[in-house]
Amino acid sequence: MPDRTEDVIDQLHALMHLFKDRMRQALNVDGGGLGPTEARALRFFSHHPGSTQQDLVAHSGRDKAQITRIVQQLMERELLAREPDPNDGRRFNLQLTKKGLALQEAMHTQRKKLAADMLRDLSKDERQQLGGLLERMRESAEGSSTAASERIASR
Amino acid sequence: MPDRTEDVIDQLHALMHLFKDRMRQALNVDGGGLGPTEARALRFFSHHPGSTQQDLVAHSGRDKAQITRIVQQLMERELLAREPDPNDGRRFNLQLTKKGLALQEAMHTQRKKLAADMLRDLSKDERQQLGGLLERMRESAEGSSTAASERIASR
DNA sequence: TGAAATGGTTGATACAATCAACCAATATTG
DNA sequence: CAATATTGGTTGATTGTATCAACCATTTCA
Repeated sequence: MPDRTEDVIDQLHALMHLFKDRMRQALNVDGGGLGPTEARALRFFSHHPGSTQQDLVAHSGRDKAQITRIVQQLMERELLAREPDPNDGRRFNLQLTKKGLALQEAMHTQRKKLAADMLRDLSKDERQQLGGLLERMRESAEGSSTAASERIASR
Repeated sequence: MPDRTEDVIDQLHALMHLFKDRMRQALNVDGGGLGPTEARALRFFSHHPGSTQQDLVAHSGRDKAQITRIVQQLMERELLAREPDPNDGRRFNLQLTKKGLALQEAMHTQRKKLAADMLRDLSKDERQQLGGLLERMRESAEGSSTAASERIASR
């Protein structure tokens, strides 16, 4: 009897690469040349409007400096805007601009389309099943986090 | 009723990040400081002994030059060795050295351990199920490859 | 008030990845 | 067979992403 344990990981790998490739491809057309990191940052601030750079640092695990630069780029493109926090002179609260919102919306749609396409051969029940299994897998996997890898996966 | 379609993708993302993080972490201890790219290259030549660099280029989709450099590094560390192809003066056939095999074996074990750990809360049946679902997902996803993304996911 | 912590910026630097140009060997074709 | 194209591989230049360290301004805490 086959083990499957490793197969599962391989499948995950393969699937993610497929998805990433297509997403990147879609971004180049649809996302005005946003890199994947920028896209994720935009996504983050769209899900957590008014957050600070520091929040993204904590959430993504990337370096402060890098986040600063990404945010700068997004602001230069006028996809993101910031205003000083009235209560704390160090913080800046970030949120998407109109333009940013529109782009984010477009990317979200693309993302959904891609996801739907990859799942098109599974029945509704099977999707539910798959989602459930993956979720349980993730939960138990996260549970056993080693001290050094305490950062949150980037959604 | 919830859609789940996007959830599934998110779960995939999260899982891959978890796995990658831990694998990287494990590599730093166990893999003598191999980067993920080098580790994958080693893995490839262990699965396809006697292949050429070009084979890896085709399989991984990365740039020729980069592959050359990775292979060079692996050879400097004496994990990989090459000999000229007797039938074609351009080719070099590559295979792991003893040292390379040992390392690869150690990494393989780690990998299996990680995978097993992530799946520990699923029953045997559920693993089978999950594997099957993922495989079908991958197959149908690969089917609809767009012209520009014709490269093979890196296993 | 002085010391430490926090949010953010900047400069130097490392590294992976890609592109373009190139060499040597082989295949193709007229 | 000679000229040409293709293939496997290498090298140099360049870009993009990430990290580290030092730093400034503001806030918090002792």
